[in-house]
Amino acid sequence: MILEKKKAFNAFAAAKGLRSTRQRDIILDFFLSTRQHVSVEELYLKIKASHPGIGHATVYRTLKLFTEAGLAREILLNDGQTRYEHVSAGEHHDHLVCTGCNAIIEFEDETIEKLQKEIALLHGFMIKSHKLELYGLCAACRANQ
Amino acid sequence: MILEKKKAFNAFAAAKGLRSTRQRDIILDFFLSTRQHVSVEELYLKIKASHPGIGHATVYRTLKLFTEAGLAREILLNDGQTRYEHVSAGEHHDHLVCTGCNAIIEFEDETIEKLQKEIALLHGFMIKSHKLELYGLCAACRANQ
DNA sequence: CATATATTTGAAATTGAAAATCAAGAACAT
DNA sequence: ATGTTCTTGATTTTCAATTTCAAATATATG
Repeated sequence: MILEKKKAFNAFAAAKGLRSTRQRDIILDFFLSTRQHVSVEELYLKIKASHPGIGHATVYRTLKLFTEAGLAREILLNDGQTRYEHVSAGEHHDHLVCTGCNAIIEFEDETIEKLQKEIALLHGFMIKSHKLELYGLCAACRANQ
Repeated sequence: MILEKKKAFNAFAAAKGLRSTRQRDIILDFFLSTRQHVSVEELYLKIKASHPGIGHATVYRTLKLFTEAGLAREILLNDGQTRYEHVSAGEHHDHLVCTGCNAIIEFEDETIEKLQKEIALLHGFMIKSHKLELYGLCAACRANQ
């Protein structure tokens, strides 16, 4: 699966006439082996530990490339940090965000998606993307308070 | 209705031991007479035209106060600008955002709200707030492209 | 293989929104 | 009126993200 994604990115890069660089390979490896929802800073620090040479800007740039390539998706929560999550074959999911421990839980709901489409239709909108986030306390954090 | 909101803010200010200032009155007037979804900068510029003395920081601070007072709600869309919308008696609504002309259309959907609660329950979450935004092109912008 | 050219990188500077700082000014209780 | 405390606004700071640009690197070509 990781190999497939690497191939996908290489295909994208080739199609766009991008060069194959050591940095992009490294960043892709780290991104693919990381859990969902890494922030740029998080990923940058993780990479830096073993590859001190890699710069901030390159990580930012490269994550944008992954997004363009369809490997990653930008997640903007309410804390001003951009996160990136893995994209698997067009599926979309939404997020429960715990304001206590910052955990992010994914969910999908077909019915909600359908209702969204109806709402858009009603207003003559053509939806390109959407964002649904439920903020609150997860079970563990509720227990602790 | 505007009068009610002014009273509500005065009550809030009194309860919090805040002082009544010319600036807060002016900002409240402008906020109340403005359309939904003003960004801080927008409101600041509008006020500045007739009240050049009022500072950036005061507008930021005061809008946060309105939010605390329950008169306003912060809206964070994907463009990095904080907007404030009017709150009317606890009702909540979500947004269709046109990426063509930046129009923001409000909608409400009981069924979606209900489904959200079910999802939260399923995950043991206690929801404090939520955010649903549908990004796309409005009817007019679709026609123009 | 060498070389030319075009892309990519990374350090540093810049941007832009928001928050913090702090002296001067204003509100309020007395 | 006066002293205390809060508020303001110019400025600085912060922080994430982007831009800049010279140096480094990848690739095509001879």
